[in-house]
Amino acid sequence: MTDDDVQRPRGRPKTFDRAHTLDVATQSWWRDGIDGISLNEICRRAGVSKPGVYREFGNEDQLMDAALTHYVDTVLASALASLSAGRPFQETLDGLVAYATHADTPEMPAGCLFAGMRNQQWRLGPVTSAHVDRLRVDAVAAYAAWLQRCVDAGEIELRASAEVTAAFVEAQLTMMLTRTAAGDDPEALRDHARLAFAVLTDTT
Amino acid sequence: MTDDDVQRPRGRPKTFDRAHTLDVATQSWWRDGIDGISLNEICRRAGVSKPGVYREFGNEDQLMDAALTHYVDTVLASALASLSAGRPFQETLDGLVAYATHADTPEMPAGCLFAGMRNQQWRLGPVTSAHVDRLRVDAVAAYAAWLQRCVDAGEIELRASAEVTAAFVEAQLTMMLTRTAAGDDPEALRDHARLAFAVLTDTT
DNA sequence: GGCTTTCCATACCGCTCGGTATTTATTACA
DNA sequence: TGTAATAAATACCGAGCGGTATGGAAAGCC
Repeated sequence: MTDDDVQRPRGRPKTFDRAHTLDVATQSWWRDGIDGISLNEICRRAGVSKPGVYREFGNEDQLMDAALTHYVDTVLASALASLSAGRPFQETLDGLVAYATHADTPEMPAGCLFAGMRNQQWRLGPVTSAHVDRLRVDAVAAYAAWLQRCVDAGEIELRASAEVTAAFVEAQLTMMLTRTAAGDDPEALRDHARLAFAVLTDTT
Repeated sequence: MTDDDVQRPRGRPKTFDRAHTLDVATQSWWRDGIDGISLNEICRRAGVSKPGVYREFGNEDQLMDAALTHYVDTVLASALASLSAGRPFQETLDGLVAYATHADTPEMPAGCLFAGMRNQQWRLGPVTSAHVDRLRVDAVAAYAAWLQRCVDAGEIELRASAEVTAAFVEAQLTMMLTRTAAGDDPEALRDHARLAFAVLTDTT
């Protein structure tokens, strides 16, 4: 039973490469920033026509939302999954810092698409903006749960509530991602991380 | 001896209000962000014609540079001057945090024009971009000198060099200014500041 | 071969952008 | 009363934007 057995729909078969277009959009917005790449430029890079994109995704807002979903599925989810892997606190934290300061490579741009959207949220359409809000809430909740688990395990002590500390961690990591994307020296940013997170690792 | 005594130049007397235009430009870019306000919109708000602005300032880059200079003269210089006022460390730090989290008022927008330019430096023209570079170097040097004076006075201990710590302080304050401008809760940001700067105030 | 259905891309829409050519208004000087 | 000089605003330029109207291409069905 091959694909040829399925009954083909009535009209002209579609040739639009949705996956490739989504990949180009995600990479472009990730690497060059939300405000650095127009929809026209994405069409040019993906080698597709603009009406094709509108037929497939609806409008720019919905394409951006789809790109964010794609980014979460392929990149962010695994980074956040490390929070519930149950590894030692310092090891998990080091992993987060390493991710937040990773250098630019052809396959993996520096920075983070989600952080970039968060920094320019007022530019986003309503669909993507709501998506970003949801993701941020989820991320902070995941940080808070992780911190609380480490407290319960006696690994760390907190000087503020888990919620406030989680928001602090999120702010620090977002800042590092933003600066990494802007071209700052990753090693210097790791120095900053050491200072910022000393408040978590140093017991009084 | 009044102004009427000075010999007037040959042609039509100028009526362009440079000070007012500069003020409108500074406030607009400060409040609405570098990428939120076009030169066209500034002309509209200031009630001046576009060729008038070009005659007076040259181009958008030079107008932005003039606006940054205006901002430094009227706002930033006094904030940085507190670093060399010789007051107690904690008092000076609290002042910096208070400035970095000040609420939005009609006279004083939240955030900081300089921080906004720093976050979008790739959008700036060459003149303004170079200006931003100079200001950042100066600011970090001022922070480093302040920290070193406090170390010498026995007020604080550092876990990294004065230069690294100064860059860390600058990064934290810039992040707070950015978030304040984005509408984050100032009280929550002050909580973050307490955590971030604990590394300075808590002796081991 | 028509006919419908679906997808395709070219070419266009109205708008805003940074920047400027052009014409008119206002002055000093001869 | 010209004439040169300076500054004013209107109206325009080319380019890029997000978004779409339109007509043709490729399929199944009769």
